[in-house]
Amino acid sequence: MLTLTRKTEYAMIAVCHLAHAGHKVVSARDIADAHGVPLPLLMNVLKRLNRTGHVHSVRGAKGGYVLAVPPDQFTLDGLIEAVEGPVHLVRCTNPAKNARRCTLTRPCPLRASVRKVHDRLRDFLGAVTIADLAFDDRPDAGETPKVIA
Amino acid sequence: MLTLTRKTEYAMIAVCHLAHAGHKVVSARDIADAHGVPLPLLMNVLKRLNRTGHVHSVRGAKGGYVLAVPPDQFTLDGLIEAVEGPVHLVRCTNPAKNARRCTLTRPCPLRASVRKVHDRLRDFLGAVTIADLAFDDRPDAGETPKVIA
DNA sequence: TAATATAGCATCTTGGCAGTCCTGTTTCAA
DNA sequence: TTGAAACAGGACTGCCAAGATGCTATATTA
Repeated sequence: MLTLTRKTEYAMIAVCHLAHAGHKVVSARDIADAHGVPLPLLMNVLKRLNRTGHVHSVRGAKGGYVLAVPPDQFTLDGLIEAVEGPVHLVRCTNPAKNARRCTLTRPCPLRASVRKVHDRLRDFLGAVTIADLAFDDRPDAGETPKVIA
Repeated sequence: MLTLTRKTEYAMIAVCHLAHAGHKVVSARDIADAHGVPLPLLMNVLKRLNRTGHVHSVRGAKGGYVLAVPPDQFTLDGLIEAVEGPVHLVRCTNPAKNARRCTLTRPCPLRASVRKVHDRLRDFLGAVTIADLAFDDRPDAGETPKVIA
């Protein structure tokens, strides 16, 4: 548990594929074929990423997608937020009005410390970039994201 | 959405309560009353934590629970694993036989780098202890867990 | 104009979380 | 000895979000 959804998995694959493609337009079908991802689901994800401005879309025949954000400025946190919505370690860090307010003890003895853990988690996810994921063969890629208190 | 389940929330509350209680036996009802947590759910969680050896149970009237692991050696990762099962950022890090094997590209271009992120996440969760959560008023509590590449 | 490819919904299914309940066992205290 | 308190270990159900599919519209190319 504490697992990313499949949509995010598909998004990671797609975005990394686009990162490798550079400025070339790549269709959803090409990405799906290249990685064995179900095309309709991949398209759902790419449509979302287009709406959030993380990729540009080119419609029509010979159309497809291009990364709209440089891979080294495209964070994992941003990707998750685009596809799943904002990360919230626990409900009480979610300010959305539909999120049931924490009815537990007031003042909640955990609130402050959990909040810190939550912030640290987001810092962590914000330090991981698509470039880290896509170009793992770089010297020490994946070792770069540091989270220091 | 990369969110802890309520069971884990309840477990955090219970375990922190027990941490404050020291070696005193505290009943599930007392904890539930103290924090407004639904008793049956809290009991489910405590039963689990007892089976995993994180708390000791005392049966019978005047019975209850005592922390079985020192708070500063009781990690958030351990708590989550006890209540929800092991943390797996993506499915392909889950070796369980019932976990569908990743049928995506072989060799998966993301596997290595995602694995690193996953390991880093677990290191992070393993560095947060119940003591950090329960005794937030300690000097710089919550600031302690450092995750450095 | 036909084929290709994205846009935007709408819909359906399913698995797991959340919650409830029941029965049994242990211990204390009257 | 008996009743109450409290934990043990399940089974069971409802519900919601994730997961997946489908349809129609629009844009572009050849």
